[in-house]
Amino acid sequence: MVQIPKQPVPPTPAQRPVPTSADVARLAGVSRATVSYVLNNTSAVRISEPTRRRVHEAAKELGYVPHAAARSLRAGHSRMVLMPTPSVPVGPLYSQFLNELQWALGRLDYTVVQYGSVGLHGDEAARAWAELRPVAVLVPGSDLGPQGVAVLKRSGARAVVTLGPERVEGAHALLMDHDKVGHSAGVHLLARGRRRIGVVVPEEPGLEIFSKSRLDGVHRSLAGTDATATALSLAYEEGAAARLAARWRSLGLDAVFAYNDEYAMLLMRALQEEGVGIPDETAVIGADDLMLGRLLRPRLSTVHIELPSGRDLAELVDRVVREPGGAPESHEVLGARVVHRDST
Amino acid sequence: MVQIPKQPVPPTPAQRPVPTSADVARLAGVSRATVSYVLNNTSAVRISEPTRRRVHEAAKELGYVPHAAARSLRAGHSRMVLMPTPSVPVGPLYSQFLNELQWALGRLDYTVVQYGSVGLHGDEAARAWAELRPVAVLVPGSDLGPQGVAVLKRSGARAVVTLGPERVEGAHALLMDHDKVGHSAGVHLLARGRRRIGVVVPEEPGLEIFSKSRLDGVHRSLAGTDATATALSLAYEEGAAARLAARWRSLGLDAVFAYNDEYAMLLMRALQEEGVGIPDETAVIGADDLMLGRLLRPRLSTVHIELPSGRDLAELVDRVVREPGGAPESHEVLGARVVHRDST
DNA sequence: TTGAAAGCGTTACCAT
DNA sequence: ATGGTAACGCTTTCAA
Repeated sequence: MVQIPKQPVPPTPAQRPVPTSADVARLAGVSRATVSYVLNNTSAVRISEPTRRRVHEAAKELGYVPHAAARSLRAGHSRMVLMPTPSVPVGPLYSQFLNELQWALGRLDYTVVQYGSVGLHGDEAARAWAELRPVAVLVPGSDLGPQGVAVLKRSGARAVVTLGPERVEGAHALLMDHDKVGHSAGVHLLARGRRRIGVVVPEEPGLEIFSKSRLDGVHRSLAGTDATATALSLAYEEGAAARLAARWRSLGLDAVFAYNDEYAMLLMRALQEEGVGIPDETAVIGADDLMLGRLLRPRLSTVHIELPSGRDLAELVDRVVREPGGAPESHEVLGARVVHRDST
Repeated sequence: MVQIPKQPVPPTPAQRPVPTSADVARLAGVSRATVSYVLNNTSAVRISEPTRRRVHEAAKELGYVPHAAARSLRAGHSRMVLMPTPSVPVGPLYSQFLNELQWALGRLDYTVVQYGSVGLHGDEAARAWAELRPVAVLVPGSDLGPQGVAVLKRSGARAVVTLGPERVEGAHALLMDHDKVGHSAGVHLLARGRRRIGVVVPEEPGLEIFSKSRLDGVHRSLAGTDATATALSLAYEEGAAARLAARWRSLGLDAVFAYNDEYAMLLMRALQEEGVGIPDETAVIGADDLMLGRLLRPRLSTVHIELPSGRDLAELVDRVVREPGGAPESHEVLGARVVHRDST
């Protein structure tokens, strides 16, 4: 005979509700306040040792973990530093910078959160970030306007720092203008006697912010000379490079700044396949100073890029958070210098 | 005469308190409930059009942004998917996978948050994650034990998914065992008639998880044959590669699996410099199937790695969140196949 | 159609 | 030394 239980077993094993500090208090036989005192080691109040132990044991037994949202709601502030995930896959340089930054902010007792804002743009994204009430926001790229900054500040962000090509009204700025990269490359190529300079512009979406500036930098370095710069659209793909190389001689260029070392490697290989002499016939220079450039033959000249140390940025953030009154600062933090090897 | 204001001006421009829904209600001349109804488009209640407009205008004027923590505190749950930031700088493959995943979860209306847990390890880190009360946690690597899983689940996480080499009790697992990568390489080299196989093991910290498995995979592929595998410790640096190459012939190897394409490029260049013939004298195979392998000469054989699509993982997460009862699933999701080019 | 009030988990103030 | 209580900002049920 089939037994029908009076209280049918719930389909899922009735996942217990998440334990709260009240549960801990109940189990330890004390008040919620005492629990809070004990678990936060509040020095203003002295709790007897036996009580402390009972509380700790109860907490452990229940697997109690405090609720961050409730805590910061009560506290009126948090130590969350929000960093929107950059939409573009970034290279090893920038990754390392971000890692260092996270580490440094962690040392200063901030919690770093990378927020993946998919599909949101500009001020809409800023609103989404503001909902989290971060104490500071670090925005890579150029996807934040003055409106967005205002929204963030009004919702309690004490530091808003942009990492990008240009200042944004109201925000602190770490200016990383890639113009300098192109400029360095252009100056170098000029000094090597080159006059007809190609500039690779990646077709991959998302890279425009960088490629545009790098191209502009080359143009700037050529101003007042008889040299010319020619933009060369190129997809990161062997076939595209081969096609570009095939019409290379018809372009009449004697040098090329290849956006970065990876595109340089791609193009250089295609040019060599085509029999174009490097550096005699065409000089090639990359950027980012990746390991691979040293391993190519001829060794690849490149523009070495210096990013600020993560520690410095962390200190800036911390300072601004503690002293939010000051006027927004702008720092030029991108250094570029040519590493001359054999390809130019 | 100097006027002393009765109410001295505060030093900092008195950053106004963050506007709350109560402020909006006051300005619009309605109750907080009405504000909530209007701003959330609650369909159960009908609010007159003029009121709606007043509320919207008030909200806009104040720059009101709802407080996510307060909201989810009240709601008792959030749609936050937490992903601890991998401690190791990951390559382009994994980055793309993560991007895709973020996008797909975003489509399903989850908020993806990458949490930088610096210095925290194991169950301690799990506690920190649990404080955020995420609805799901995706943990890359192998830094989570059964205890940690239990903590997360007890604090409300409905899905805990590990992305790593082995299962963890209680959690769903996307098994990505790099053993297969080494195995594929070993099988390939064997088939090419090689018997004395070197295996590069990067000295860089954090890569052990992968390098160990890849080495094990080679060993496994060689079991029952007369071939041998020799681990070769190597730092990602030209000098180290040169030193290894200098003693290459004394090692008596006829093939090398170089951990990945980048180490392969480094070593291959050093070997070529030393006059070691590739592939005749020594076959070289990398892994990850990066673009650079195609551009090397000889073209680099490699192990192409297939990761799961971000969409698939997102769907798994969503399914588990909605139906948390089920037993933890394990999926082998790492595919490895050799791409044979000219270096082997 | 709108408003009052309770409650989410915490902590700080004020009594006891 | 310990406990009651209010308040953080928001949503939702119930009542008017």
